[in-house]
Amino acid sequence: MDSTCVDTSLNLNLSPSPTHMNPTEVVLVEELHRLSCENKRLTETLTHMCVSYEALQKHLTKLMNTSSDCYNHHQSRKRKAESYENCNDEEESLLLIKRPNNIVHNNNNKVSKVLVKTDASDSSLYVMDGYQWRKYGQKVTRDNPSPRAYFRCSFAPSCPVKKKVQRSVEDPTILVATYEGEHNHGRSQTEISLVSSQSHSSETIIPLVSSPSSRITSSPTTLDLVKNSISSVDIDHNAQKKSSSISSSIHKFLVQEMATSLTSDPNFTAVLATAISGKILEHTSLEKL
DNA sequence: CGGTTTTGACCAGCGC
DNA sequence: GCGCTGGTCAAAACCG
Repeated sequence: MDSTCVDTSLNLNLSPSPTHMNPTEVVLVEELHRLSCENKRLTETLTHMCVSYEALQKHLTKLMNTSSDCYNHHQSRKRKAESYENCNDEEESLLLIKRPNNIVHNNNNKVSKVLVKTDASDSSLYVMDGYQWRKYGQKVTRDNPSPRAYFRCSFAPSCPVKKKVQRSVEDPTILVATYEGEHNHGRSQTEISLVSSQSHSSETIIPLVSSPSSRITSSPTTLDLVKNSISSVDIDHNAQKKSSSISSSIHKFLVQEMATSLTSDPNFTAVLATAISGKILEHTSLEKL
């Protein structure tokens, strides 16, 4: 969002001629002045929110750069990468607080991690992230009693993206999903519509949700339903895409928040109604001429 | 019947 | 070289 992109001016064309006004018109003009001032105040508030948004965006970019540097340091060899996954839960916990959506990216190797809060009774290893996945293996690893599931993206046969899902050692209700590679396709229309139609989740720690415990088979297989609009970011894209995708989602979120706060304001609603009715009356009178 | 899941077997990397 | 481990394969089972 450009900080100056929203023009909230209602352009009420306040040009009364005071000498020819009756008391009713005077009241209306005063009301218009009041609404105009209100409009100005709202514009300033919006500008302030845009500035705050940009500051937050810069802070986010800075944090992402710091974390990716740290991760790259551990990626020299395959096994070492694996040991990093399993031995840095403390660091993961920190990232869980620091990063939006608990997504941990390795920009160079296109590896990202997502932590998903599940119900204690839910023993499935399915993570809903907006893509279709086909499970191709499951293993019990040495340092974690819960099995690790291996998935491939099944939306496109040529898609190289893989996903590993395993429960956290410390908190079995948390699923750790590790994504490798980059999708060479978009989401299906169904998925897009599902994702975009979801409302904000009340989940405070983990924004994503796991699938129901019951097995999900047949087409669409694990059709993933993302519950949180911020979580609809494409977690498997490269650094630039990730950054812009997250920014885009935050953008949408902020716009939605602004819209909500503005429309919930009775004054704003009154201003809007007045402006619209004024325009309609103006249009009607022009048609009569 | 087509697609997915399950699961044991196999392969390759790594440390000793 | 050998054993351990994680990752992948593939046949059978399962499901709508």
